[in-house]
Amino acid sequence: MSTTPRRTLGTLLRAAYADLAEHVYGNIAARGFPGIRRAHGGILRHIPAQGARLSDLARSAGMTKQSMAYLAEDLTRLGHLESIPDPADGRARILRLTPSGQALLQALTALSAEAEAAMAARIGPARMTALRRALERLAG
Amino acid sequence: MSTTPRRTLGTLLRAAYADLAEHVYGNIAARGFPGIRRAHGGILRHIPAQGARLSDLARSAGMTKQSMAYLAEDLTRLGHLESIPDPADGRARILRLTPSGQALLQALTALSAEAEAAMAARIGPARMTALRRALERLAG
DNA sequence: GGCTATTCGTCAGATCAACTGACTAAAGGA
DNA sequence: TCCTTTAGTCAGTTGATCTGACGAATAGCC
Repeated sequence: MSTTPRRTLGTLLRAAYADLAEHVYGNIAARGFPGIRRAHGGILRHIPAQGARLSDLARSAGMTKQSMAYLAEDLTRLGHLESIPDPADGRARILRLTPSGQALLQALTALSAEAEAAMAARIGPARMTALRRALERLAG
Repeated sequence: MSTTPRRTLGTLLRAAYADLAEHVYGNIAARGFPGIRRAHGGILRHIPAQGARLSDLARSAGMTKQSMAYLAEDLTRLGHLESIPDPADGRARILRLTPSGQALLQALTALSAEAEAAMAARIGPARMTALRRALERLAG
């Protein structure tokens, strides 16, 4: 017996991610940031302190300018991003986190850390460390 | 220095999954199964040999009947699924893999194993085993 | 047997997160 | 100056989900 169903690695990774994301995005509204969806979180982490241009953000997040504009528009409307004209380039706007956006990013990071801690509690810290190490090695 | 950027676990999991899925679904057409997208793969694994009803598949895959119907329709059109009326319940249809669907499932499993092997080669078999163990423990 | 509640699958429509293609305006290089 | 590239926008499409409403069949109860 025990030909453990041998779930594919993809299935396992997906499930773990879904679990984590559920914790983060299922609780972010309750922490004072309504309207934040999964796709928003990813882009916030790509915005450096000095701000960045839409095209650069799109490139660094691996998506099209149009997709980035669509997400950035939400965050701007919610007050977490502001865009100022680039003094050095009349075509470009610089996108930058507002104080509210910084607080949001902090809240997301905290929720993520919580979720990670909950996982560590379930599987034990040693396995958690091994998990993180392996994933970091994979990501290069 | 070296306050390693501390990517969130979510980011790491997502990246690993994307990598894997890219290998599987980026190559499945070349193996003779055109038109297969990510969402299709997931549902194939939920179909038992004797077949199952749409509602049961939806439940086991954690999605609505409507979403399952949408995906199942694609697979039926491509010849990988067939639906026969349930003799025991006039409302229901039984969905079942065709031989082509079984071959598709096999091809997906093979690609997944390949991708996993490629990852193991990158990070070493010990880390790979640790990764799998941790994820399996998480999935329960 | 007959009523009622539940379940099965479908229809219609909405949302979100991406995409491609076509475009204007500005910048930069020869 | 002219040509090419780049920044961002507009319009439209696709994929994968969702909700709500529905007709038909089944199942439970009296």
